[in-house]
Amino acid sequence: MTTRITIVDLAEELGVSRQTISNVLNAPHRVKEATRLRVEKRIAESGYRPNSAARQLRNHKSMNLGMRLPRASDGINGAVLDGFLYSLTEAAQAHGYRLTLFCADTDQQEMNRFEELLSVAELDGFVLTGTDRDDERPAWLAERGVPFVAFGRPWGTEAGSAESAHSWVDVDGSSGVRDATEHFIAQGHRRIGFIGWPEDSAVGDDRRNGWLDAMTSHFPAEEWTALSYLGDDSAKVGSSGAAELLAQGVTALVCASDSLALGASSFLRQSPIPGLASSVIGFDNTPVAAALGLSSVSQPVADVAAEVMRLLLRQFSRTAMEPENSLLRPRLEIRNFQSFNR
Amino acid sequence: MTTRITIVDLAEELGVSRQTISNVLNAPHRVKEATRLRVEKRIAESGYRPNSAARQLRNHKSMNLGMRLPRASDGINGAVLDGFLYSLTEAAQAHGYRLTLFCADTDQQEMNRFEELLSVAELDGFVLTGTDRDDERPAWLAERGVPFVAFGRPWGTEAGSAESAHSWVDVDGSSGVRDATEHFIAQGHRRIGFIGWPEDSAVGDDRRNGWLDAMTSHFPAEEWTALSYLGDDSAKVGSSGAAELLAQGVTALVCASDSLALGASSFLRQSPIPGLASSVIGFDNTPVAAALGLSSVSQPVADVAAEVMRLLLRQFSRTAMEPENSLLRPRLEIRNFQSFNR
DNA sequence: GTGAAAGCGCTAACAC
DNA sequence: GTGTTAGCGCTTTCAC
Repeated sequence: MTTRITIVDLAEELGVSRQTISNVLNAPHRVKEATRLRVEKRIAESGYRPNSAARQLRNHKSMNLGMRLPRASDGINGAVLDGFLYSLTEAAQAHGYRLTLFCADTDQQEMNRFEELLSVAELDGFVLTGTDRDDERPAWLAERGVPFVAFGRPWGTEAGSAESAHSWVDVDGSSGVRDATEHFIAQGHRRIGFIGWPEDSAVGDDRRNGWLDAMTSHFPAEEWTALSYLGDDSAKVGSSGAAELLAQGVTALVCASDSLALGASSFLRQSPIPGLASSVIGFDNTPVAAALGLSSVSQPVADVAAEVMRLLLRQFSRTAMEPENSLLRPRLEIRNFQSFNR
Repeated sequence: MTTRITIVDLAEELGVSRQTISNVLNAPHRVKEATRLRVEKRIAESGYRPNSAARQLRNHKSMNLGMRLPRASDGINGAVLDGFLYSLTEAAQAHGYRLTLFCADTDQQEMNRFEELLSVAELDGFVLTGTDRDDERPAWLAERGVPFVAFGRPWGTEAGSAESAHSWVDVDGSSGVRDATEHFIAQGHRRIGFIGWPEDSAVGDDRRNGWLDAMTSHFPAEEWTALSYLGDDSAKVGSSGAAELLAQGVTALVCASDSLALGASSFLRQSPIPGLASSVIGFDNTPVAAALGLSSVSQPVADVAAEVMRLLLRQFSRTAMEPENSLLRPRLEIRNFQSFNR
């Protein structure tokens, strides 16, 4: 590194005081235009950059956002967070913020890290992911007045109260699954099955509701209520589910994840009925789905990230305003399954 | 946030000077033990944390590392970087460092970001990923004396020179593919095919060499030299490759990636020969491989991350020492393909 | 509109 | 061993 250029160097070179330089940077309107232009020109030429540590010491603003990096999951999912992370980094960068990552094994540990990062590094805000029922993190942050936005709805407590009124952005999984189901209905399918997660999963229930909604509004209940298969998020469960539901006569399958869809389509491909394997729609539009030509419900992660950033900036600028929420609609990505196998 | 505790508060409370507190933190040996213990006790009780901005302003050390987040790739891969990122964050955290992410579309842009992050945020070092031939980044950093470690070997320039002698950590892809090939050889296979990437890819060539090595040392060349199929990194290419090589009588396939392996195994599953689909080994041990019960060569990302961190710390502590490198051996993860389809 | 003074929290250098 | 002095680079008063 060459020697550091400071505001003083510029001031001396230009024969003005250092405050003038500072003003050009932070309150341009207070500076006479001629002076301002002269200073700005010199700043650009010299490649001067204000030092963030000095600024932070003065302002208690670090221009730094924090996010816990979830442990790489076993499942195929996590690809969503991948894309989200990239978009979030990009969005933060576009607004002059940096993104600091950290690890934690539990929510409690995450809160410990919050405290540390707040006092040590003075992070300006946090992004929460993987919110679930009885999540203590929103309240922890809210109590301390720390700006944050969650990617994921507050799912309330077991008791059903939704005391945590904070800013969040989420993707409407229910609507995505409904779209997928109705896509099949439009194609003439009647016996459409659903493979999803056990009932204690908030996200899983939400997705399942999309299937319930669509089916309820098109067909009499007795025709389809049994056509649902729940299990953990694995290709194996997808395969088992496909086998069982196929025996019940389903002609199409909507799945709560690409892992499940992968297993299901893999099973169906071996079945004698032609074209059946293409009657599977997954969720999250992961790289596997793309690789296999599997249709999937795609989360608009870039939009989510941009929205998260917007809500954070909102909290930074004003004081004491209402939390705001966004429920973004996913997009159905229909692929031609045939194209893959030559 | 409650009001910030500073070193001055502690000094007043304890009736010592602020410098003594600082010494306890930074040069404990200079402080009388009784004083030290008293100070340490108070620090722990009060939850005091030294402010990093103030430290940074003084020391020009930010305790912050930078890494470019590669855009989520289309392929199934990128899962490796996922695991690496997590492990790196963890390793950095364990040593009191934070990890700052940033985006860039090109290497040139990445260097621009280096410059910015260096002058604005005074990052202490960088982690480079995705190194390839004619990579300008190592030289850029080295010229400026910025500590960095690359995940990925320097592949030299087209001319073949390897002027960039910097610290790096990499996984021996060649050895991984050799192990995979020899695994098949040990099982009695003779006609073992390889599906990989075009010849202009450094990583791809390396992996292909593993297959070449193993085959060369076991079988006469005329038997197998034709059993190689190269194309871009997609399941489709894997499928096409499997078709073509199967026609040439291969009984097992080693692939340069899980994407290729996915396509290959998917094709083979439809072939009449039973068990053939389980004679495929991929590379990177991505979640898809796990989901499908596909064998794969697994990169020891946690070890890589720990090693990267070690080499960075080494550069931080001493001055002007030799670069150091590590070539880590991947591990062959053999799975029972059958188990998946019930 | 511009300049001077003060201080954010911490630590290297030096005195005691 | 411990305290004092000075200053990292910047910005917010407050004079001028």
